[in-house]
Amino acid sequence: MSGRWGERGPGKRWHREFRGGGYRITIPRQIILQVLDESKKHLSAEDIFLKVHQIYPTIGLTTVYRTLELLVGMGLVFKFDFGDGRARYELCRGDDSSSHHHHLVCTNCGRIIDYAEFIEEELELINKTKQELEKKYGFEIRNHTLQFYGLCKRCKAIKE
Amino acid sequence: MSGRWGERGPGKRWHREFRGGGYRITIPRQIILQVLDESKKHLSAEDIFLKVHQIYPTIGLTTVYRTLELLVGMGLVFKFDFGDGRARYELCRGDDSSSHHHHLVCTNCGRIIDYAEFIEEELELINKTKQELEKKYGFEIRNHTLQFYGLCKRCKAIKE
DNA sequence: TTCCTTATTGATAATCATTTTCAATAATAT
DNA sequence: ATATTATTGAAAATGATTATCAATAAGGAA
Ligand SMILES: [Mn+2]
Ligand SMILES: [Mn+2]
Ligand SMILES: [Zn+2]
Ligand SMILES: [Zn+2]
Repeated sequence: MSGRWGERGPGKRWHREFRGGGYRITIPRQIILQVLDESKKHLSAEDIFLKVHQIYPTIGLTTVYRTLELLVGMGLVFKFDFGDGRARYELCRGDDSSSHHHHLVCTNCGRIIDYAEFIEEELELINKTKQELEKKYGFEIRNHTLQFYGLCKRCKAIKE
Repeated sequence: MSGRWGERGPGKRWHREFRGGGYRITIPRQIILQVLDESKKHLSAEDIFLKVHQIYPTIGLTTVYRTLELLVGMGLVFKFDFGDGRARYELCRGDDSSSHHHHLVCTNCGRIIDYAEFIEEELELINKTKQELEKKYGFEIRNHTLQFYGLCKRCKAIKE
């Protein structure tokens, strides 16, 4: 094991991206990526800061925000808004449909469920739509979000 | 014409909803709905406040926020986040597919384009997904958002 | 209408996630 | 090792949204 993630893993991928973009590979950036990689949840900047802080206490919250913005800009991290006033971040794990998923958001308690039902069909439609929109509006589409809002099982039960 | 919107129009619909929910029909609420109805854009709370202010200058920004929250909760208004740090609001114009649309967001300049390509097919897929998710997770789904992010024609050109 | 109850309002202050500033530090090329 | 400059972290600033609370007005009853 040479890097923080071993020979394979997410390391290699972004390593090149950083170098190509003229960005330096720093300890804060490595640790933030590590934390994102080890977590499957949808972390807020502060969630990430707290985990990062346990590994390397001198890293500041500002750096977490800056790094996340950088990673989002590079397309390595997704940024979501689930309506609770803080952004959520999730490592982008490649373009394979195995990691592609969307979200179900409970507007009452904030619970988030990842789902991947009908993803194949969805990707088909998304791609068709994407091509049409790129042709029609000259837009260069980079990514998309699809979210369902409603009441989770528990909250639905509470309200009868 | 008896009401602010005539006999038909959006008036009737929410009028019942308000009464049913025990909410009072006040001048600020009427004017905020009027402004939303007259605008086709995606207005921020402050945009709405400024328009409301021209019609009835004593209405405060706080009331605009509160009313919007109420309308969103009632399902009469959609609330969006396009990533520029402020929420955007749009009047919900019925369930007919003629008004159903989604958004293309330029991550560089913030331009928003409404689109409705392949909406029929999308609704089919959405409904199928919705049913499956409701069955599988016990979620009661109320609505959904689908957004594409990328570079608009102009921004793409600027970056060669 | 007039009176009562209480939902609603608006000015103000408070909150709090995210940005900005800027001097100190550390990553890379030579 | 040295020079260059991207990056960092502490602190202060920003800015959208929310909480407070006394004053007001909508809707029902009389
Ligand atoms: Mn997820
Ligand atoms: Mn729209
Ligand atoms: Zn819930
Ligand atoms: Zn643009």
